[in-house]
Amino acid sequence: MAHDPQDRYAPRKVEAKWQYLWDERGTNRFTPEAIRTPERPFYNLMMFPYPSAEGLHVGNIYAFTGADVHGRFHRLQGKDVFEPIGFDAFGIHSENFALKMGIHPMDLIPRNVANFTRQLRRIGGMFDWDHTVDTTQPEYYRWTQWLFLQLFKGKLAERKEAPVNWCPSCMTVLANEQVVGGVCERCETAVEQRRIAQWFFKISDFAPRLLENLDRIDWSETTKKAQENWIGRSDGAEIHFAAIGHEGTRVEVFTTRPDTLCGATYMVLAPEHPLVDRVTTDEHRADVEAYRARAGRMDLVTRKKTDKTKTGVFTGGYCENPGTGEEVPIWIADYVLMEYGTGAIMAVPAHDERDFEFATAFDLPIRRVIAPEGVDPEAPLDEAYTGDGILVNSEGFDGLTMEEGKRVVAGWLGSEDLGKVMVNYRLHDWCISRQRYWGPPIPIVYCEACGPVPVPEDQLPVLLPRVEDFKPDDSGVSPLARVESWYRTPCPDCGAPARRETDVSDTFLDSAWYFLRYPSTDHDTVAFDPATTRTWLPVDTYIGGNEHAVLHLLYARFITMALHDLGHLDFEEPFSRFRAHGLIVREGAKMSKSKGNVVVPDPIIDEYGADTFRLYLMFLGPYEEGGDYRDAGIQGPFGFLKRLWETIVPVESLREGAPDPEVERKLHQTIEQVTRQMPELGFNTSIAAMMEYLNAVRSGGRSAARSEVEPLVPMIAPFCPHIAEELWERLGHTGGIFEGANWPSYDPALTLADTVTLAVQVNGKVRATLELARGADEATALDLARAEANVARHLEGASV
RNA sequence: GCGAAAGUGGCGGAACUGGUAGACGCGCGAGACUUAGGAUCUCGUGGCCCUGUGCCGUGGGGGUUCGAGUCCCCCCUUUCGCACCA
Repeated sequence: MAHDPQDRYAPRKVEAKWQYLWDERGTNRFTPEAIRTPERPFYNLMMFPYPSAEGLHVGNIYAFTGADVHGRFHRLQGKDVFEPIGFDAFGIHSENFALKMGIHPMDLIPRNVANFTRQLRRIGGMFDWDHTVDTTQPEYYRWTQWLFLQLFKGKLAERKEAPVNWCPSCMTVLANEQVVGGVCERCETAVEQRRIAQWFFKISDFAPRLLENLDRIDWSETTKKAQENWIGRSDGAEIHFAAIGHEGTRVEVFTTRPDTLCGATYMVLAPEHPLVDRVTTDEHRADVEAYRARAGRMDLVTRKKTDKTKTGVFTGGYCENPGTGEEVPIWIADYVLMEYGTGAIMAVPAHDERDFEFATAFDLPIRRVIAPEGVDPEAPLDEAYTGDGILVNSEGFDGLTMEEGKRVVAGWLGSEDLGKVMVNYRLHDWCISRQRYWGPPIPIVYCEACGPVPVPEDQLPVLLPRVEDFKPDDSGVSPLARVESWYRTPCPDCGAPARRETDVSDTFLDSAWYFLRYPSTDHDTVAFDPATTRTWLPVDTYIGGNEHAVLHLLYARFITMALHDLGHLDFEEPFSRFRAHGLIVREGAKMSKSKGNVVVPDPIIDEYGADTFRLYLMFLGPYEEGGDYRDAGIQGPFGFLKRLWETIVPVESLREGAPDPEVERKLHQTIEQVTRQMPELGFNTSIAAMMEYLNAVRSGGRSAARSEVEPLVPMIAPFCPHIAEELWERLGHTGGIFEGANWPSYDPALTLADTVTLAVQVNGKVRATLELARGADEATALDLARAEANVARHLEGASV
């Protein structure tokens, strides 16, 4: 192919040119007018990054590129795609790094943000830089504080003292979600138990709706399952056990197995249970106090170790089992947790492994009440029987099946006012207090006379002061508590001297509402403008990592639901569609700094260009499953773009006129396949189809027709926007490929082959193939097949 | 323990409702063009006896079917969530 050798594919040149032009033309930005009046709004959201000092890593780029490809595809189909990006820059991550480097976060974060911005522009994302957020800016966290006040007013925020996870290294309280396998999620230090007064959001009130709504949203199944698990619904009953010798005192237990009521041979209270004092007899008080003290010191983690042998002490007290009328002893043990159910259980050692273990250790009676057909109910058990069976030794309930038993016993308890059907959730309230510096101050003032008083909304933001000594200490309070000039303030209600809340809020609160802010960043008098919000939300597609399946995503749903109930939003689910992308590994191994095997993006973009890098990342494997990054692999996509360029670029040498019929069919098949797969994020297979098509166009060294290659350009554009713009322009189009609906269409009739190939099989083996003209009827086909089969002299089982 | 996903060439991965397994790409082999090339192009590339109209091949074992990577049953392995949650 003769063409100017100077006019080779030069990614750096092409990319610099188009990034400049997009910026110049405002291609990706919505003006304040435009964002009010989109014709076909499409809100394309991706999880905003934490701007680390290291800069963007491949994981970020993979996530953003996939989301960007999705957004650009919809844009080429004529949608008004809003694709914002921002920075989640508050929090322990940033603060710890600032401490390590000895740089104040107020100086460090802007630097990181600038570096991230540069890198994000470089990868060619369709970001609207006029609608960006930085959670550490007062104009953003002002509204985070406003959000707290709305929940406070709605009685969804409360202050209470609670045992919390305390990380002795980060010197702060952690949410349950941030404790992974007993250690701090961030620094992997073992977590301890402490009691501190803190602010909680009542997310557990929303557990039923958070669970039920999952059926109505289009999310990755894995993510929904993770949330379902986390919310943890259990169906059962609450049962009242009257305490012997304490008239009117009853112990309430939650159980999922009311059918085993008559097998409850003892009870166990959590050591912190409020009734422990009352039921404990003088004789046992010393033992009980000693045990409680020990359990109170132990961190929440060790306490939950499954493999730990059971410990506990007898209180001396007894309860009446309402099923049998028998007196059963009350014990305390740390295997019963105060924060789940009622903090008390009826122990059924015959049918619960933990109770069996405890009963065996302390020589408590074990009574079988469920037995499979044909098994002697009195035969001794050597382990808990948790299988199905018939009720036995259960007074009037004998003979019922397990399932009937659950219903009947619960119903009977209800009618006798001894209990009720109950649903329990594992989900705990969300502790949002952090005894740290780098976050939005919680907008509350404590007044001796008025109690906790919310900061009036017109006094927001409560600015985070610049404090040079922002190091956390072991005092259990925030570094802000050392800044008297800041925390001393008059009470907003009575004017008396008062004191600000010195804790800041959890970073997850910042990210629980940022998607509401993006479209409204032009508005500085409201958190989110009602009309704009109605236009753009809920988010059409949200793409992000599954590591946030139960943290961020659940909080964002909760905040949206709460704002809906408080009258601020007219929808209760923020993300109509969520897709989790997969993870990128390198040469089969996880990437980590310590292994020194991280992919550094900048040099790769220098050498091959952002288009090739994007294309390669999307080609690695199914987007929702991730892929294995192999350094040599980038040659494939790079070669493809070079060939694409060389096929098109001397535009004058392209043939005019209709495509070759063979190529035309392949073209329409390719358009069909790619158009079908793109909305489902089938990026790797779409790219493969386009490569296959280009191979067909170039096969035998033939020169391409314009009509053969031109539709390929918009199809490649979501992946490789720069080269696509350049080729589109060279093909004579003005105004940019992303302006207008330039996605190609296909003719289904043209995707079909003229002949159909039939395989003739005899006894499961292919004996012949024959070509049939399209439209030939089945009878003809069968006749032909049988004839072929006969020729092959196999007479049995011939079929098509 | 509970829940979920996945096992296909040397590697990443294709295969829509059951219909010629291995698309696309990497790697590898041969050749061409070159002073040279880790550039470019062409051809080949699951295994086996390499004789064929040949045999075996999608973690293992059964089954349904004219036909199974795909559907059913049992087992094995890996990865990821949750986990003393009553």
